[in-house]
Amino acid sequence: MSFLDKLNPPQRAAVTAGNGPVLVVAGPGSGKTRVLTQRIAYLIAEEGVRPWQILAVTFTNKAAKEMQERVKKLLPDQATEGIMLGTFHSICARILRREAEHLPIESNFVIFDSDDQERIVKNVIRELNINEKLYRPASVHAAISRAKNELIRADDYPALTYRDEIVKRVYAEYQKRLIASNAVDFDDILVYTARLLEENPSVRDKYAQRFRHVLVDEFQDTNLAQYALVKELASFNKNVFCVGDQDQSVYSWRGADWRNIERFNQDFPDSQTILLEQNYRSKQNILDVAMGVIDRARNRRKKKLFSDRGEGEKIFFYEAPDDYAEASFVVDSIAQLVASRQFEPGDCAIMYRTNAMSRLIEEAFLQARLPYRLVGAQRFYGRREVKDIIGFLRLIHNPADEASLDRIINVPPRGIGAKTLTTLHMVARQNEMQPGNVLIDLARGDQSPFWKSFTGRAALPLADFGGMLATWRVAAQTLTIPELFDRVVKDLNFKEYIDDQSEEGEDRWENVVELKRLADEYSTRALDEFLENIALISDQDTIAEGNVPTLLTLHAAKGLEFGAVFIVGLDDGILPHSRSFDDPESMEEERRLFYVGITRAKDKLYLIRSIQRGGRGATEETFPSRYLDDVPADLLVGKTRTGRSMRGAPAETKWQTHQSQGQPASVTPAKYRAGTRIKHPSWGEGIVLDSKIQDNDEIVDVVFESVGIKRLSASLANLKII
DNA sequence: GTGGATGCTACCCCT
DNA sequence: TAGCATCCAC
Repeated sequence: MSFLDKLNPPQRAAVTAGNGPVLVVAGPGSGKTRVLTQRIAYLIAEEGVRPWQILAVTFTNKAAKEMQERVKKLLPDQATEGIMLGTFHSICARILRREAEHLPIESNFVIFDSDDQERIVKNVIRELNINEKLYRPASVHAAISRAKNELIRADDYPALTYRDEIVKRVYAEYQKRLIASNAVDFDDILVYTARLLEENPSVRDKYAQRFRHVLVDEFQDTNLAQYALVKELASFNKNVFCVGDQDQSVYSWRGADWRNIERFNQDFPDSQTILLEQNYRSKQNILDVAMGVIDRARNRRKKKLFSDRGEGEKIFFYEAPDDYAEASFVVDSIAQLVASRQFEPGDCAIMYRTNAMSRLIEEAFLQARLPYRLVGAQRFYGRREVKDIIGFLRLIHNPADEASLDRIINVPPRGIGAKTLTTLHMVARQNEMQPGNVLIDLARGDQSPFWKSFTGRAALPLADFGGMLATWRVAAQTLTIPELFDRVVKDLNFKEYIDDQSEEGEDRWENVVELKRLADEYSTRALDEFLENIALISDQDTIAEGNVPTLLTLHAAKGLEFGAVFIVGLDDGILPHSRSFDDPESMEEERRLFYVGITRAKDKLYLIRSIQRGGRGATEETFPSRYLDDVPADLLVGKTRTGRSMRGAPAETKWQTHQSQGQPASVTPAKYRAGTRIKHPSWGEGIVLDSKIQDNDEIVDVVFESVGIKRLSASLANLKII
């Protein structure tokens, strides 16, 4: 096994660990992906394990694909196909379709996304005559989801308060609706599988015996249902190999519980623990900052992060006057990093706490005419026109789908409003039919027994639409997915509907075309596969190829690494987020999130905040993130804050307001004048052409002998006057 | 009963 | 700042 040579001793110990439970505690950049891949290869090559006897849970589908390829590369002469490899959700969905006979749903079930889930909750709340203002659908839905993650059924939901009682009733009805729609939500995918394994010994034994080895990545981010699942799957062979790091646990709001690591130790008392501490990713300065931040976390064993990659540069801190300046600072800095050949554009990443923060940065990139890529599935799949098309396809696939029916029955507007829709649901319920099938039956016109339930004005469009749905369903028997897609778009005159010749209209149509491109890849596959893959797509799965900077949330950055990392929005209220202020546990998680962001950086790290930020409506003053206080000051360079004690009364800001009638206040005096000879670290000598103060920084135009005229930021460019 | 215009309000992170 | 509830004209 030649590939073992390149491993350090604990890595090798993990890869070659014998049978039995293993817990690998893997700090950031410690090579855990490598360990997982090589362990799979090792099991196949050395232990005689067949690929299909291995189950490996990854954090994204993309990671699964990469792992499959890497194993193949390690074992070019062996069969490596058949490893059960994927996210919890995709693996469970596969199991559920196969075992549907044991479930209250059919094997062609659809997956409801968050929108669908909330829509159903809202329908239920309305129909149960519950006060929507008091019991907001989003909050009730969150309570239901929390219960599901803890494997609590509606029947067992503890009704200690009146509010609980309401949630319980909605939960029960919500679940009925899902089943009636032949649908599962994200939580159901895990819960159904966990329960199936717990309650059905023959199914459990089938899988537990098949999987001689179970491997789980990002174990600190598993929830109780996922833990139960792992436990059941490992119940026969007890060969369970979990990799995780509690310092990187950032999904507790989604039900993840790092205490699963403790549960693991209890449930598998003979487990061995292996620590991977050496960091192969980051320069030591970056790790020192990371430790400064994470060491303040409570209830935590201190870990030493060490690297042999050298000390590296100091960490750059910049405090922008406002969020526009923050965005342009990032773009300018990247332009300079690239121009000075320090980094490729693709080495750079910008990370932020909330998705909304990407907007100004995107605008700055657009203004600079520089390309970028944005990580995030919602950006595309959350678009109305995209969801509508998917809704049609889902309804064709499964006419029982209440969420899709409600979504698209009046798209494009065909005169079916709320009232008619309510009547349709009522008629369906009275006749114990699916609304979709009632609709299809109405296509027969007054032959249909349901015809007279509607006024003439409502019945006609219903019949029309029902007819269309019926023909699509017939067509779907023979057409491929792209063909069906085109047919639906054409029958609906969808282009005319969404493309109103405006810029936004063209954008919308472009999104439909993009979705079609995706559908083209499924020309030989089944519709349910297409729908499932779209439903379970993760943010990281959307990372496009290309040598351009990446914009992503701190959460989405988990597991990734970049040469240069810019973390923006380091203000109190953003990171930590204001919604976490009153909960110590959440505050700890915010800290870990910062830690995750820092440890993504290999060589260069920028910590950035903005003194003013456009809130909802007017701009607001901000204070520095409290976590910045934990960054060792001697590791920072750049525009350091004018004092940490200023949190109460920022004198600088007051001073600025006084000056604000005239020119924007300048804090930095101009240092460079036209004609000054300077030296730049990579471009050599040059002469200053012009210089002006902008956003607390000095912008200098310089003509270099080597590269011609360049515009530089004095605070960044490290110019020397000669 | 539907659909467009207007005014309100909430907006974190993700499968 | 955008989605969505509410109001009013057809």
